[in-house]
Amino acid sequence: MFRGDFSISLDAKGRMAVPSRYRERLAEQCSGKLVMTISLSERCLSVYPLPAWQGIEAKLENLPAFDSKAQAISHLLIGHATECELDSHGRFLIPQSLREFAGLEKSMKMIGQIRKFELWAEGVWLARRDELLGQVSDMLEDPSESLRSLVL
Amino acid sequence: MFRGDFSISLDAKGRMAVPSRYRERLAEQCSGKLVMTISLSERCLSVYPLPAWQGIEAKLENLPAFDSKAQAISHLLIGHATECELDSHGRFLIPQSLREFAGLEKSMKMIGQIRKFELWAEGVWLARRDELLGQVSDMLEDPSESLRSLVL
DNA sequence: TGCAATAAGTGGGAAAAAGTGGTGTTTCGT
DNA sequence: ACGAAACACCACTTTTTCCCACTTATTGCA
Repeated sequence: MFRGDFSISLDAKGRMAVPSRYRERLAEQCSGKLVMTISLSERCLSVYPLPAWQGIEAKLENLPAFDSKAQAISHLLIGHATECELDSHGRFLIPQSLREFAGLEKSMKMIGQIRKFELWAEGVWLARRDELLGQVSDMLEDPSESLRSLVL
Repeated sequence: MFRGDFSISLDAKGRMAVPSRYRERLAEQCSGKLVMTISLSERCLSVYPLPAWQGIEAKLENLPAFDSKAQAISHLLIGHATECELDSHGRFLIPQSLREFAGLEKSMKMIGQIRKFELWAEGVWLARRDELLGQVSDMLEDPSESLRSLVL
């Protein structure tokens, strides 16, 4: 569903425009309703079409109640999940608290990840990408079992 | 039902306004009647729509009478449970003793947790959130059984 | 290759809604 | 009977939302 990276800008009111290639699909799939929450491992936001999010939420609710780590995950994800709707120009508003969490300013990156997409402050993304590239080149020297089957 | 985080302010009289997106739903679901009590694991308050709370109360009453730990939980929850009602502007009053318990001052956070929402002093929440994020990122390296099924 | 037409993206203003604060009255407990 | 807290009401301020207009980018065609 979502692929690739896009340079997106945030306007003074905290709105961003979804790239036009996704608008039609989002309209069909979820009437333009999205859910945005924090990422647990990175300083970025994850955005899901509403139905996809509902699936995740259902799983989170069924995590064992006495597994405190599982509960921490559920608490953080649900506690930051905000529903947003595209406006008539295909834009939506990113709530202030989430903007602050990810350090979002005018120039951002949208990174497609199939079921969801991520929103990063541009500088944060570029730095993180270089870090990942570094890790990966080490790893290719000595690939794990599951990687050996990967033909690129 | 409840999701996401909201910055809420407490006025001089200890009142807070429920975010407008929840007002209509609360009016239908419980005629604006809520029950607020302490959280057992955190320094925050838990707020339930009245019918949801009644379900919990029923379960608490059926806990075995000679299980002293179960009785302690029931004693604490029921002993702090306070019914409140939204006023004409969608606000309600947080009783002083509960405000003190959670250390609530002017700036607070409301954190949605599906069936209930939580009220935190803003600083307490931000600190706690960072703590949880730290715990979680360690855990993602080596996920427990129940977490493996979770694809985010 | 350049021009025109259309679509996408951006910014801003005004109306409406939400949020905040205060005053005076009532209720409750002591 | 008194004081403190709670409640209902009213008025003002801020924020949000909706809509319009302009600029920039893309596409199609000559």
